[in-house]
Amino acid sequence: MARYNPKESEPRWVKAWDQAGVFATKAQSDAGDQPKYYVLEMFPYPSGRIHMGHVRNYAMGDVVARFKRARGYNVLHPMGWDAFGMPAENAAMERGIHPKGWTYDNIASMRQQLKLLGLSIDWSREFATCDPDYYGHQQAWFLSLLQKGLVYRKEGVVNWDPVDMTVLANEQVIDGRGWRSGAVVEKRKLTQWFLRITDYADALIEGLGGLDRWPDKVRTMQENWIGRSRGLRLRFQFADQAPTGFEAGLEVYTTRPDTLFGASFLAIAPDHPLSDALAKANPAVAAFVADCRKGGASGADIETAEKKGLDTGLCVRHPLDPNQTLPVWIGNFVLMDYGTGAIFGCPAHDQRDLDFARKYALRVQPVVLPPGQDPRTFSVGLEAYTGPGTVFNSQFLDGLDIETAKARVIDQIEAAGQGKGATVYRLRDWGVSRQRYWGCPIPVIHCQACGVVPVPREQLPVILPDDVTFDRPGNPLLRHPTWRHVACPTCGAAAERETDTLDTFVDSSWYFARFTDPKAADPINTAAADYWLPVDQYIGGVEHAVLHLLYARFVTRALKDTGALDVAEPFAGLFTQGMVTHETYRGPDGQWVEPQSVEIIAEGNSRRAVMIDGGAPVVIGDIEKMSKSKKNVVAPEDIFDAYGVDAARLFVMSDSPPERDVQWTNGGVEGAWRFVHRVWTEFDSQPEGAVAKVPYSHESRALDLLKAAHRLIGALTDSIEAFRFNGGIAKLYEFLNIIKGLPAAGATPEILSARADALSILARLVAPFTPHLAEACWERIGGDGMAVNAPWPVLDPELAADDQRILPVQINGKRRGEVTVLAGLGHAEVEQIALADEGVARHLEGLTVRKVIVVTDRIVNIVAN
RNA sequence: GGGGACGUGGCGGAACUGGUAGACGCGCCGGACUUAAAAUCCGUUGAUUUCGGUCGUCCGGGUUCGAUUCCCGGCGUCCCCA
Repeated sequence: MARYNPKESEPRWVKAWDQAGVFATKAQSDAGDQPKYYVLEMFPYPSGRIHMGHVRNYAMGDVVARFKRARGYNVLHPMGWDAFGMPAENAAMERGIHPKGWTYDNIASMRQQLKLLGLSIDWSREFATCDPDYYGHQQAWFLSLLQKGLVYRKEGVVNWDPVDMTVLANEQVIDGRGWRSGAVVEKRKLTQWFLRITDYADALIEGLGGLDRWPDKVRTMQENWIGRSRGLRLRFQFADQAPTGFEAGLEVYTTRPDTLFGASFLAIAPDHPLSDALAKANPAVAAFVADCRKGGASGADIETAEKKGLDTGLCVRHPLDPNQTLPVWIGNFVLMDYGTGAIFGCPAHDQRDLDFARKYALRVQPVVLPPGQDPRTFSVGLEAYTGPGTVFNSQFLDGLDIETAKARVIDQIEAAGQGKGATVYRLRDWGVSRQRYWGCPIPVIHCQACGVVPVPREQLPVILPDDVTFDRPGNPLLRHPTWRHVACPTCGAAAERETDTLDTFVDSSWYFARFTDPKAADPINTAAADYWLPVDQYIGGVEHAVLHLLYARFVTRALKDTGALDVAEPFAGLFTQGMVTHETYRGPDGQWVEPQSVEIIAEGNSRRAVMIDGGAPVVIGDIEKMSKSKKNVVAPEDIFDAYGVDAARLFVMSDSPPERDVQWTNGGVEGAWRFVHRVWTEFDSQPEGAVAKVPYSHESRALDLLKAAHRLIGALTDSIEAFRFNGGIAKLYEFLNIIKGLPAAGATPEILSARADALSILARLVAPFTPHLAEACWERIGGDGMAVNAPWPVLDPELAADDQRILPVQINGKRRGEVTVLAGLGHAEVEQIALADEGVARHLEGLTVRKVIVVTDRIVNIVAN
C-alpha cells in the first residue's frame, strides 16, 4: 500500500490532460446538442506571482467548469492577461526595464504557476491586452464608436494625479487620492477623450432588473453609482443689473422643488462661467476660485472638505415670490458637472446647505414639518431635516406632502416658462484619456486643416513604439522623436498622432467577447459571440462592483448598437468571492513578521506566538487581507510544495462560504491534506481488479452505504449549483467517514461490491475540487478513461430517498425524546407512536395533553399542562 | 448622515421556505503505535449539574405549539454611498 504522493501524481495528470487535449473548447458546430456554458474568472493583472487570492478565485471557477463539463455541457473556460497599466511603467522608471519585457516575463512565470493549479482551461485561447492584435481590434471598435458619436473630446475639469502624471476617472479617486499612487488629486482643465456612458444611464439601470443571478448588493451599488434623480431646472432672474452675458438669469437644478420657499441663497460652482466672468474683474474672486481648485473633484471629496464660500454681491429674485431676493454665492461644494453647476440653498432641509448657512449666517427657514411637530415651535438647529412631512411656510404649497408639492412646483414653474422638470444622473461620461505610454494608443490623428481624423482601418493597429525612455516623468509618447509625426490620412499634410492612451478599464470591458473567438479577423466574431455570450458564470472580487462591471455592461451595449454583438448584458451570472486573510504578527521591535518565522504555542484554549529563531515573543495581531506590507502572506508555491495543489484548492474553498473572506491557517490546510490522503487510502485498500457485483439487498450496511452515496450525489450537486462549496466539501468529509466505517479489510463480498460502487461515485464527486486525486483514484479502481471525462454520477431517487425518519418529540417546546417512523406517515399514526414512547410518557405524567402538533417527517410537539 | 450585510463553542463555520442548535474542519484533552519525538490511527470535547435536569445562537421586548431564523427597540463589527 503506497502513500499518495501529490508531487508525483499532480504533474503527471496535468500532462495527461494536456496530451489528451481534454480542455479544448468545441465550436458550436461540433457541440451537437450539448448546451453551452461559459465560465469566466476575472483575468489577472500580470504582477509576476500568483497569490492565494488567485488560487481561490480560479479554483472556484474550475469547480464550476469541471462540474458543468461532467454534466454534459460544452464549456468555455479561457484565461488571459489584463496587461497594460502603470506598474509596468513604474518598473521601467525604477529599474530601467522595458514595460513590454517586464510584462511578458511576468506573464510567462504566472502562466507557469497557474498551470500548476490544474485548471481546466483552454489555453489555446490565451491573449494579453497588450498584444498588438488585441489592442488593434480595440482601436477598431473604438473608431466605430467614434463614428456613432459615442466618443467625443471636450475640455473639462479633471482629476490629475501629480505623481502618476495622469488623469483619473472619478471612480479612481478614493478619499481625494489617486487609487494607485495614493497622491492627493488636483483639479485641472484638460482636453480629454470621453465615452458617452451617460447615454446608456437609463438602459444600465433598467438592465439591472434582469440580472437575477447577480448579488443584490452589486446591483444596488451600480444603481446608486448611476444615481438617477428627478428634479427641476429653473431660472432665477437677477434683481438688479445682470452681469454681461447672464441677462437670461441663472439656471439651477434641484431635486427638492418642494423646498423652494425655504431657499435663502444661490450658490454656483467655482468653475461656473459666472465665476470665471467675475474672477476676471475681481482679484478676490480669482483668488477664491484658485483656492477651490485644490483637492479632488469627486462628490465625496467635496462633501468632506470644509464648506467655503464667497458672496458675489449679486442678488436674484425668488421665482414664486417676487418680493423676495436671494444673495448669490460661490460655493466650493457645488459641482459644475452635476445639474447646471448652480443650486439654490435650502438650509433647513439639506445638510450641506445648512453647514454653509450656519457658517455665513444665512437665513434658515423650515418649510417641511416633521409628523407630530408643532409648526409654531419647530426649528432646525445644526441638523437639517430631510425626512417626510408636511409642507408649511410655503404659500400655495402649505399642507401638501412632499411628493405632491414637488409636482405642484414643477407645474407652476413650467406654466410660467421659468423652467422644466428634468432627470439628472450622478454618473458622468467616462473619461478614458491617460497620458501614459503603456496602454492602447487612441487611434486618431490631429491635422491642422482636417481636425481630428480617425486612423484608417487598414493602418490599424497603431502600435506602441518600443524605443521609449522613462528617465523623466510624463508621457514618453509625447517626447518620442518620430512616432507621433505622420501624414494626415485625409489631406496628406504633416499631422500628429494622438499621444493619449486608453484607460486600462477599456481593455477589460470586452475581453470576454474576444475569448469567444480570439483569432477572429474582426474585433468580435459575431456568430461565436452570439453562441457563447452572455457569460453564464462570472467570478471575481467585489471591488469591481462599479468600475469594471459597469464599464463592461456599457461597452457591451455600445457594441451591440454598432452591430458587433447581439447581447446587451455580458454577464448573466455574477459571483463575488471573498478574500484570503491571515493573522498578522509583530516581532519584539514592533515590525511585521511573516508567518513562516513565527511559532504558535497552544496553552489549553489560548495561544501565544514566539519567533522560531530565538524564541522572542511575538504579538498576534488582527486577521487581515494578505498583503506584502503586513507580511501576512503565504506563497502558493510553498503550499503546493508542502501539501500539494489539491489540498490548497480544497482548503481555500472548504473553510468559509465562498462570498466571505477565508482565513488561511496551517491547521486548515493540513486538514485538507489529511482528507486527500484518507480518500486515497480508501481507494488503495480496495482489492485490485474488478470486484464481483453482488446485489446488496441482504446486508443493510451495504445498502446504507449506497444510500449515503446517492444522498451525497444530490447534496453535492445542489451545493455546487448554489455556490455553497464549503457545505459540499463538508458532505464529502462526512461521506468519507461513513465509508471508513466499512473498511475493505475483512469485508463481505456484498460490502466490497457496495464499496466499489460508492468509490466510483466518490472519485467523480471529488473531481471538481481535487482533480488530480480524482484521476489517481479513478485509475486505481479501473475507471473508464480519465475521471475528467467521466460523467457526473446519476442520482437514483429510490436509493436517495430515506424510508425511515427519526422525529424529535417535544413537550411544550422542549425536546423529550425521539421516535423512528416510516417517512410520510400520517399525523394520527405518528401521534400515537409518539404518545406511546416510554420516555415521552414519563414526561407526561401528571399532565393533560391539550394538543399534539405533527409536522410530517419533521417533528412532533405535544402541548400539555 | 443615508442604505445594506453580519453578530452562533476556544477558532473557521453548519442548520433548506419557523421544526433535534453546534454538521464538517481546526484546536484542546485522553488513548494506541514508538526507546523517544514527528507522522498516523482511535476516542472525548457548548456551559453547568445534586446526573433528575437546568441554561445556552450579541442585549431587551414581542408574535408562535415551537424563534439562530419573523417583528420592534438597543449595542457592536464590516461594506457601499454621501
